[in-house]
Amino acid sequence: MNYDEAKNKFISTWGSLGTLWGINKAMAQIHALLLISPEPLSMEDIMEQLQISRGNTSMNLRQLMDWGIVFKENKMGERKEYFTSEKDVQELARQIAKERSRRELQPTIKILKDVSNIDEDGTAKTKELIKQTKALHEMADTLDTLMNRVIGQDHNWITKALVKLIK
Amino acid sequence: MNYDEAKNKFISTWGSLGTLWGINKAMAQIHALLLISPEPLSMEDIMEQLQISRGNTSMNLRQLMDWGIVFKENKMGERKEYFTSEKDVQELARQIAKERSRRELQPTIKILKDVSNIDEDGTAKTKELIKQTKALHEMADTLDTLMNRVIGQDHNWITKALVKLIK
DNA sequence: TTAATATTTCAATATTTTTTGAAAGTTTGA
DNA sequence: TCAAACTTTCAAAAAATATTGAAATATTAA
Repeated sequence: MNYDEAKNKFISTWGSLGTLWGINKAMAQIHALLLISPEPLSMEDIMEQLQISRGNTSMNLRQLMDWGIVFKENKMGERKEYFTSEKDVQELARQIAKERSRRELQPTIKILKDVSNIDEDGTAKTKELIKQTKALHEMADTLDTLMNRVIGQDHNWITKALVKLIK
Repeated sequence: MNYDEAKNKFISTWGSLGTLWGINKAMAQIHALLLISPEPLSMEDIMEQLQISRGNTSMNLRQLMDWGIVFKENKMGERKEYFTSEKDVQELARQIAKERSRRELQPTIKILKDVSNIDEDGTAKTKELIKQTKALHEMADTLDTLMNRVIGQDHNWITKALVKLIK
């Protein structure tokens, strides 16, 4: 496998994997491209390399910046904007975990809490609803804590210890 | 909030959350319904409660069974098939982690490994591609181990210790 | 202030994904 | 073996999502 093959394989794999962490194909591909690019890229560069439209590129770059994993960069004496991705994969994971917690997990936790707090009326169906949503609430809460703390900050130390412990 | 409101809220939340763990709305809603139902439900029951077609119900039940989180049950003297979900949320999480590892993480790890093994040709772009895909490979590998071991089996003990340690 | 360059927005379009429903298939009791 | 009860399949339709591209907006150098 040569460079170009490897590059394309990586970009398309990352692209289809995107849906997995909740982002669309173009967005994931732009991210992949920036992640392996030693130099910041302009919008033109990205459009050309991925064969996508200007509008698409613009919107998805914005979203990637909202996720906090892609940044604008300005080159001196140039009007054009350039973009880079977060290159440290630990930091990348941290940022993604943080955003997913905020966007998905926390709202869910809130709803589970509300639902599990309805009045117990003695019927089997109510008991079951309360029991299961309570269990899910507890689990989601644990997961949220883990995501925000373990992956959270002083990552490497804990992860390494954990992996050694378990592997 | 009364029972019906809570139930609907739970089902629709779980439904939209489905996309998050990689399954579609109907599938997630069927799962939610079964999870809080004290009794096994028939296909008719499900169709009626969720207002979805027979075909849709059939296909999605099959997929849930493929995921190993919904089971067929036969009532004596009845021809109809009934369905239940895995009720233990720990076991549910374990099963989902296992399947996601198998379906998504492991294939990705394989590709990252291949891509990161291309020949170093001394150019900056090749260096960067190798460096980043290696880092991702390592991280994906760690994540896979964690998913399969921590959530894996003797769950509660480790999780509790971990949470205590971190919280 | 203008004109050139660059970016964003968004309605229209294209693509992908999900859902339907009826026909085909399966199972079982008589 | 038949036919009733039930389930699965899959082509067509609907719905949801992503993408385009051109007009509108913004930015800057002269």
